[in-house]
Amino acid sequence: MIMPYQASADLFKTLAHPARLAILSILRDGEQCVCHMEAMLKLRQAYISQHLKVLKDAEIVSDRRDGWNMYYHVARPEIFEVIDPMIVLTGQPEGIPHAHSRAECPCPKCHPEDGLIVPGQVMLVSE
Amino acid sequence: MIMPYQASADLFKTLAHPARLAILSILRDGEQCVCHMEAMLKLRQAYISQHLKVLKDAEIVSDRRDGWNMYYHVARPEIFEVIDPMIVLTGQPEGIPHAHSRAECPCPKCHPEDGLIVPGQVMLVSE
DNA sequence: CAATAATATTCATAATGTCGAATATGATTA
DNA sequence: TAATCATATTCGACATTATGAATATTATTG
Repeated sequence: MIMPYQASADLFKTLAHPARLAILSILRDGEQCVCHMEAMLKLRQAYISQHLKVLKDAEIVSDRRDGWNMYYHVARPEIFEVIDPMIVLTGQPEGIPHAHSRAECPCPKCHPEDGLIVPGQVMLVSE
Repeated sequence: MIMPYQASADLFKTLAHPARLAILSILRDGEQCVCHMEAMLKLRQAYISQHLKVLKDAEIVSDRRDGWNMYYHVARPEIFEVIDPMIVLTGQPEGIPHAHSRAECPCPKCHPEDGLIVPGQVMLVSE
């Protein structure tokens, strides 16, 4: 009588952590690398990786390697049909501030070739 | 950066148990007493009470006493806007069987005055 | 008020989740 | 191939949750 709800309960458990909800919020608009999340959330890299593993094991996100960076994206966008009503229910502001500016984020996606030299950045050098 | 999601994460945690999802499913169509849930879910009474307390502390359900029975109902029906998409996402059958028949349920709501004598039943005795 | 019915609470233990620190891995560059 | 960068994994202490058993509580009946 309870068993049919096990899968839902498990997935709810996956969502039951503020860091994981914040990560999913970042991935909502498309894939991002881990260093981007690190800059936006101001959390340690290893900590973010741990939560990404939980999300990946639950098959909510997938990853893709590109050189040094791992890019994560939402594999089941339907998850937002669960998350969004919850955010409404708990009365949080629609646009949760990400406290993010390109200047703070060292990831290549945020620093294409704008002349800013950042560790790890791939640059096009004209002689 | 993570804090704004604390409330949502907490409420997800409340939903992250199959027994609590099963209880909410029973309460979906209106209030029910604890003994009714006991009969439907085939779980120990004390166990159900513990989960009801979690739901009550989260203000998802409320209770009302009527004589010997405590009747619980959903205080925030919006919670189903969170639960339903999750059940769709995890691919469970729409109508989850409750394995319930009036014969099995001793609660007064299931045994109005149909002549069946059940412990605890309130009866109208004509002389 | 004693007995009883329905429900709640407390307690103990096992299981699980959190999170920091340290370390490991894989791709890339020099 | 050694150094480096981005990321992942492992380990351990600690906190929280799950769950059964026992007991307490509250309303009702006689």
